Amino acid sequence: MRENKKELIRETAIKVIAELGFHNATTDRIAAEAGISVGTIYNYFRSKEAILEYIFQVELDLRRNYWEKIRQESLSLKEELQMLLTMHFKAISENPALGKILAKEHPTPIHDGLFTTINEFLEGIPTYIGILLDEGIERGEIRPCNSSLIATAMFGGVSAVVLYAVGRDSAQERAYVLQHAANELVEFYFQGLAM
Amino acid sequence: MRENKKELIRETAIKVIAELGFHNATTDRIAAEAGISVGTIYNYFRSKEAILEYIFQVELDLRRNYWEKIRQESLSLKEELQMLLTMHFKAISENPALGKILAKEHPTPIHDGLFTTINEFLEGIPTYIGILLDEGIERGEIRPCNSSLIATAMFGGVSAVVLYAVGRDSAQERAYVLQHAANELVEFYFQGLAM
Amino acid sequence: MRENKKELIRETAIKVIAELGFHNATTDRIAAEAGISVGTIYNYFRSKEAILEYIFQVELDLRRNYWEKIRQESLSLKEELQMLLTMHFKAISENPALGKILAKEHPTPIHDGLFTTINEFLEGIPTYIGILLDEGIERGEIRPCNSSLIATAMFGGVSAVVLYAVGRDSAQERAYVLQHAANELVEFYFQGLAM
Amino acid sequence: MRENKKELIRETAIKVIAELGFHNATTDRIAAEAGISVGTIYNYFRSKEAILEYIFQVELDLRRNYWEKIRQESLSLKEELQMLLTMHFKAISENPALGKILAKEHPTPIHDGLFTTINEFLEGIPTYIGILLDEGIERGEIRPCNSSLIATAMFGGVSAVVLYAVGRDSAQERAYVLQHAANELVEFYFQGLAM
DNA sequence: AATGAATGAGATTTCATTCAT
DNA sequence: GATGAATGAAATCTCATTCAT
Repeated sequence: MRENKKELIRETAIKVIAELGFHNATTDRIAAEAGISVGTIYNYFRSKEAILEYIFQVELDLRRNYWEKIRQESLSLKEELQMLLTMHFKAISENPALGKILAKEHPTPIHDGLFTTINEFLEGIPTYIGILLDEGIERGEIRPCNSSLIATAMFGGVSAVVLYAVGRDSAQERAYVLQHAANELVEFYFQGLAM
Repeated sequence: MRENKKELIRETAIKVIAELGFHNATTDRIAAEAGISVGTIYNYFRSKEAILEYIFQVELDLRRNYWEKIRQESLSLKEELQMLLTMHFKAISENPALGKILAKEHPTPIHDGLFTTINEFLEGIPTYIGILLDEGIERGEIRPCNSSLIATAMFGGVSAVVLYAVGRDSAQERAYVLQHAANELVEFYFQGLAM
Repeated sequence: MRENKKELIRETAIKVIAELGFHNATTDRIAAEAGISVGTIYNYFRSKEAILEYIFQVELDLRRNYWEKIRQESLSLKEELQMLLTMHFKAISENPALGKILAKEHPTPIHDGLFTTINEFLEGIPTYIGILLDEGIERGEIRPCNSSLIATAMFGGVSAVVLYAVGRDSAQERAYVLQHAANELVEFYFQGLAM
Repeated sequence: MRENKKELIRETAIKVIAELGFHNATTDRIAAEAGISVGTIYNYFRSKEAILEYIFQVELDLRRNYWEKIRQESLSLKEELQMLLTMHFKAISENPALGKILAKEHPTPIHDGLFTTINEFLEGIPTYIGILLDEGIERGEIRPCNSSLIATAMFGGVSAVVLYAVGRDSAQERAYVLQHAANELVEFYFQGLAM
């Protein structure tokens, strides 16, 4: 029961925030679309910001778990990146609103300790990609490069493609772009890093 | 005189918005840091949003003019991209706050007709890059590819690198990253698109 | 059972209200500290205000009973006042939180019929003291005076001393002040009213 | 102009807070009765609490200035107390609402640094009276006593009398009580402290 | 053209109270 | 009797915008 409500709020917030942006997504609106009252939101979240943080937290955890899983399969760098990207695009494909948020809602924190999970997402993922790249370089799978920079560029490119895809009006086009994007990007990036 | 004030507001707004984010940057704060009064801002801008739009407008114009200039020099695709990127990173290097805004402040519009210039920037530049790519493909300089997608990824990668660079604490590191980023990225992207 | 729960709520509420003030003492907090649920509070009290009223009611009853008892002993005014004060300070000494509430939590009622018991306490006690004073005047034990005014001042003085005492940090100091305060005050007041 | 508005808010807040109590006195209500808008209040005060603090601050300053003035006249303790009380009751007589607030609105602070001025008032005045008493003892004007305790009781007594007076329904009765209270109390207290 | 006090709609958050289980 | 999730009215505070000076 408890988890159902929190989940309901998370899912509704994703829809509303994707549509209106975090700032214009009022708690009243989220509550209304979820069919609950404002007060209920605050039984599950400390603040409006905490909702956004939770949205990122859930996705960050999903990706981290997935990483740990494929990490144990001793794949090549290319295979690893391919799987990560495919997983990511598949998730976005199933929930485009989520993609919009992950790629776009990065509010500037004013007080410290605000939006820490979002920062973990925004910095943690490129850092992880950078580590993979370094390993690939060491194993001779790709040429030496400034791995932080390249990882950052790859992450930013993926986010932009996500926004591009979810911005398509037709669901079909959206799905099509996302389906092919993983391969196209991995090809592009890998050729760019070939020895 | 008129242009001086408007320019003063634009430059101050860049500083304040970069520091606090668009939403937390109040008109009072911008006025205070510019040494003028709120009322004066509204003599030059219709609204707070119009300031952000103007910031993007100025940068969009600068880049469009630059494009038209190098367009007439019949350069190779690689040379063109190299020059575009170098110009962009040089501008950010001289005004990191501006870079933060261009890469991060993309508010979701609620009413139509809001933030149109920002959209022009966010969609126009990838579109232009896509056209360059198509030409490069036609001229046999790069392999065939989904030019819209690749252009989007390139643009997103650049934005992410800009954010990465301006996020460095030391001015030296910032400058260093930006100086080398253009070459590193063009190399990465071009090799990725080689025949 | 029924009385045990009500008593538990009363005692816990005294602690919480003394610490946070009536307004900041939430029903959730009281319930949590009592180890029960909010709903249970409402099985024993009509409202949050009713808890505060009940706290005053209990103390008012205790004092009234005590009065009636010593009333039958035909004591001198001085002895009576001495006993009343000693009894009061002893109670506060045993439960300082209670003292803080009796001396400080006098919420302004908005609707009529709210906090009537608190008013009975705040007005009834000075009135009673005034009657005692009038009797003392009649019996020639003290000089004629504006008994209402003096009774009010005495009551206010006692409340202030209670707050002063319970505000001491160390329990020892608290006890010491309260132990001596009764005599010191009665001496002060009585000399002030001597013929 | 600026001071006029702040003064208007202070005076209106005194009326509204006296009537409803600090907690029930909403900023909306204060603004409405002052004929201004809520926003204006916040141009002059950081928070609702700051209004109450300011009310106490103004009165504290008035009294401190008065003290310093009569301090230089080398009066006897009795004369000093008489003048202090007379001044206080005269002020309350002219603005009964103010008296109610000074004697009653002592909210429990939750965060540190809240309501510091109110505490300065509540603790500073008794402390000052205590100093006067110590001097009187030294000069042989009154008998030795626990000066802190007696000062506290005197202050509390005065506050209670103020509340008693402003609680009278008719303005005449209010004025009458306050006019005679100073003398009656000083007589009472002084006789109580005679050698 | 510049000012900045005033505005007030609107946002977030709290919390006493209810009621189905 | 006990529970505690749900409620939603209400409160504080913010800030883009206006307009008389």
